[in-house]
Amino acid sequence: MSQTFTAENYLNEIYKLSQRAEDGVSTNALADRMDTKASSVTDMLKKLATKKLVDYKKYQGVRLTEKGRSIAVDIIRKHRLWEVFLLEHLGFAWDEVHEVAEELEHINSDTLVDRLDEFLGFPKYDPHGGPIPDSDGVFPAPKRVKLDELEVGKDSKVMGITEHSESFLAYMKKVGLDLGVEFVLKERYDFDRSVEIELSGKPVQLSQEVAKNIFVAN
Amino acid sequence: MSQTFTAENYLNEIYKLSQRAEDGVSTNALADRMDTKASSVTDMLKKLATKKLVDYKKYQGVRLTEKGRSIAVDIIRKHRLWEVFLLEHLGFAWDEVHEVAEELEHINSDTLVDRLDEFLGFPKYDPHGGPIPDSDGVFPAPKRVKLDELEVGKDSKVMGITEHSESFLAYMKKVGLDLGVEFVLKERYDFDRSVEIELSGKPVQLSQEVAKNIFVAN
DNA sequence: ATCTATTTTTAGACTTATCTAAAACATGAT
DNA sequence: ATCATGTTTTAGATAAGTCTAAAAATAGAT
Repeated sequence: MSQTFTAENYLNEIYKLSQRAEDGVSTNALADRMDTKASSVTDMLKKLATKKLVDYKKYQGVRLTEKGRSIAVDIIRKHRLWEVFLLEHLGFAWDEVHEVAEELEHINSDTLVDRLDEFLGFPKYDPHGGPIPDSDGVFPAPKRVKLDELEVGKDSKVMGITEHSESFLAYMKKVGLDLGVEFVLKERYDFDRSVEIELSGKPVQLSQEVAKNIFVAN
Repeated sequence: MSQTFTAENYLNEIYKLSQRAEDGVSTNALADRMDTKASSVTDMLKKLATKKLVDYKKYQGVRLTEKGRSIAVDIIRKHRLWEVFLLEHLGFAWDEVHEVAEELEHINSDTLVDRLDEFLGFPKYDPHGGPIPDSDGVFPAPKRVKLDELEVGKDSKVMGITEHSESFLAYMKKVGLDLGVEFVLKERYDFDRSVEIELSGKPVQLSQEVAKNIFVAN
C-alpha cells in the first residue's frame, strides 16, 4: 500500500497546512507549497480521494482522512529521525540537513526506521524542536519553551528553532546560536520584548521576533 | 543532471552484466534482471542513448559510455556504504540489508555520501568483500585471499602462489591454473576441506594442501 | 543457402504526474 | 442582486516508464 513520493509529499504538505487553519486546505495554498500549478493539485487530490487518503469535494478544500494522516505522520517521523542522524552523527550543519532529509523521509522500511530510532536513542525531538511521533503516530507532549517566554535569570540551552528560512539560519549562525549552545537570559525589555542573553561571556541582543522562533530548555 | 531511479537501475544492471561478458549486454539479459519486458528495455536503451549514457545500436547489445559507467559506479559506492552502515551500526542481518540498500543507493547527495563514508571510517570493502569505489570511482585493489578461505559460490581469479617448488608449479600448469585465470569455487568438502572449482567449464578437484598455496582475488 | 527458432524491435496503448488555456464557480463590493 | 475578481476545475497535451501483440532481424542447423 505504499504511496509514490509525490503523493507522500502532498499528504505531508496537507498535514502541515491544516495544522493552523482549521478548515480544509485550499488548492492554491497547496499549489504554492508544492511548487506546482493549481490544476495539478486538483488532479492529485482526485487521485488521493480515490485512495481514501483525503476527503475532497470540489471548491471545498481538502482534509486528510485518518489513513492519510497516518501516512503524513509517519513521514514526519522519518524526516525528523533522519535529521537527528545527519546532525548528530554525520556532522551536518543546520542548513544542509533539510534537503537531504526530504529525500530520506521517503525510504520505505519499517525495520530501518525502528532501528534508526533505536540507534539514535529514541529521541523525542528533532534539532529544530519538532516533536518526533512514535511508531504508532503518537506525538510526545511538547515540553519546551520559546525563548520569548523563558524566565529572566535562567541558565538555558538552545534546543531548536521554529523558523527555517535561509536568512534566519544564517542569522543564528552569525550570532553563534548553534544547537546545544548554553546561555543565560539576562534581561527582557518591556518596551519591545527584546531580550539580552549572555553567550560564552558576551552579551547578545535579540528581538522578540527572533526570540519567538527559538526553543530552549526550561 | 540527476537520473531517475529507473534509469540508474538500468545503468547499474548493465554495469554488472558487462563485468563478465566482454561484448555488449543483450536486451533479454537486461529484461531478465530488471524484471521487465524486452520491449521496455529497448525503449529505455534508446532514452539512455539519447543522454549519452550508453552506446546502443539495434540488435547489437549495449555498453556503458564513460558517463554511464561513472553513474553506475557511484551507485555501487552508495549501495555498499549503506550496507556497511546497516550491518555494522543498525544491527541488520544480511538478508534484511539488500532491499533497503536498493532504496538508499538512489539518494542524491554528495555531502551525504562523503560524510557517511567518513562516519564509517572509509571502508574499502563491504562486509562480503565487495570493493567500495572512492568518490572518483576508483576501486581499491582486490583483496587477496587464499583459495582455502574463499567463500563457496564466488567467481574469482588466480592472483599468486606461496609455494614455488618445481613439482607444485608443474601441477598448477597441468590443471590449467595459470596466473590470472578465472574460475568459480563450486564446493568445499568438509571432511578434508578439498575444493571443487570450475575452470573454463570443467570441474577440477584440489586438495586443501593445494588450496592453501593459491592466492585468489576476493 | 535456406529455413526455423530465438531475439529484438516497432506500433499502439495505458498510467502517473505534470502543464497551458479556457471554462466554471465563489465572494466581496456596490 | 449583480459584477468584477480571484480561485478552482475541466479539457487536452506532454513525458517517463511500462505493457501486449506483431513485425523484423539474427543465428543455428541442415
